[in-house]
Amino acid sequence: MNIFQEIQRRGLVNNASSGLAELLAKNDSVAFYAGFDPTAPSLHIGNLVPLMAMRLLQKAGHKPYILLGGATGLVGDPSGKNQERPLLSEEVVQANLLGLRTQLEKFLAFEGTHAAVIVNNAEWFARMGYLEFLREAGKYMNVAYMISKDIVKRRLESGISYAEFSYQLMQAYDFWYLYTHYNVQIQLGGSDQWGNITAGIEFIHKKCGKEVQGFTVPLLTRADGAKFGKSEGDNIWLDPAQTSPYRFYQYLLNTADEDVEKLLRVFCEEPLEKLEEIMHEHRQAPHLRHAQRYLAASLTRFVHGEEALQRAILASETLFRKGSEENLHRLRATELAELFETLPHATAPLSLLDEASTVVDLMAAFPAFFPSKSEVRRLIQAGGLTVNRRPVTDGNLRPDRSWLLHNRFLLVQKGKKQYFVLRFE
RNA sequence: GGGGAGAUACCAAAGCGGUCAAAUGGGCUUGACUGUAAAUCAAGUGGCGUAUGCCUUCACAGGUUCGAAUCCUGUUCUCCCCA
Repeated sequence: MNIFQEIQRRGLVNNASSGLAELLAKNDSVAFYAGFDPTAPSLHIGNLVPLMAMRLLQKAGHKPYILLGGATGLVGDPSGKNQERPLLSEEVVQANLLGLRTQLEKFLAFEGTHAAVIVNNAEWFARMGYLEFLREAGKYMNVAYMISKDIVKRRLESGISYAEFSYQLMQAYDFWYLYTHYNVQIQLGGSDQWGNITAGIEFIHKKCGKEVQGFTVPLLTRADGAKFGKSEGDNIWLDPAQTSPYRFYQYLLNTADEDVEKLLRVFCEEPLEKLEEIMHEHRQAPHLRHAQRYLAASLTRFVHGEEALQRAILASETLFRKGSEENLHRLRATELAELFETLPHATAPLSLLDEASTVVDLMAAFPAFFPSKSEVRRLIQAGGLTVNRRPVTDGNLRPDRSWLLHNRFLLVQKGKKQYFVLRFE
């Protein structure tokens, strides 16, 4: 099986230019690239999809370039947006750039014969004047062609600024720049990048008369219709400060049976036969979630490391498998401290506990977890509030220090899956 | 430039003087069932020490009225048709 078939069979190819398979088949080492715009301080789990494709290509001997959009990030890509986006300030872009760079460095090999290289398109755009851009880039693109792109067409009614309209030309120029300076012959990106990628192919064809290739990875969706990687409207970030490794692990562990095979193929680099075995075992006893556990462990380890994974597993086991009230009281102080670090938590003075006249008041003192007293009361009425594993049935109960585990901790549970640890001191 | 329609809670969408904290659907939260699933069913979904109670909400600012999401005036924004 060649590399193109491999990435195809893993479900990593959504759209590909016609000469891609041949280019990869006939060359031992081709340089390729994907761009990442610094629109957020962290990558999210969805960004991992093109990165997985890049890893596979690199392992097969091809050379990856990562393009950071220090310049394009200042303009804003209209792809996949139905509204003009607000301009990001240079400071924000700079800060984001730094965050992305450190994250990206974890995911590809930067040493060896096919070492990955990071470039920033600010390098060439910053020193280029407007006239030069018009003459060197603008002259080779036809407006009719640019307007006919889906992304642009869709936006013509609702409005698209000249800046965002120009984005595809900038990206096309990037591709050309990497092609002429580093012999980069393939561009890949998310499925919304197809228009920009083909613009680059067209551009290079016109300017150099050469043929280059491109492909897109699919946008992963879930069986329930939601975008993969979104939870309650928020992205699952790779930055542990924004999405804790525990939450990251839990998100993947909760993957629906219908989706898990697809995700295994995308995110786990084991041979496909091995993944087939995992699925086979999973189907024998789906309730054990063998496949989900494998996926969650593999990806959490990949992104956050072995230690963070073990913490996430330990917390998950403690809470969901051995989560009886007795077991909770058997936990040692160090184990509780560990849970505190792993789960969403808050610290408050003991006086808060002493002065709270009801459970409702105490909970409402933590607005990050409980936005209002009404909400707490509602939750209690529905039987959904649990403190230290014991359901709270009366919201007017007065809490006291005897509730604390190891004189410090309170494990609060909202529904079945949402845990918070409160620490009093 | 001319004519018309509209702006209601997270979204869609009823309501057109009191019975409106505002129908209905989706979403979301919780419960039951379960595999920390799916499907299904049930409850909840502005705030408040829980109340035939009070407070803040129906684009914004004023006004009429005992009483306004509903009527009037102005402002802002959106959509449609004609030129």
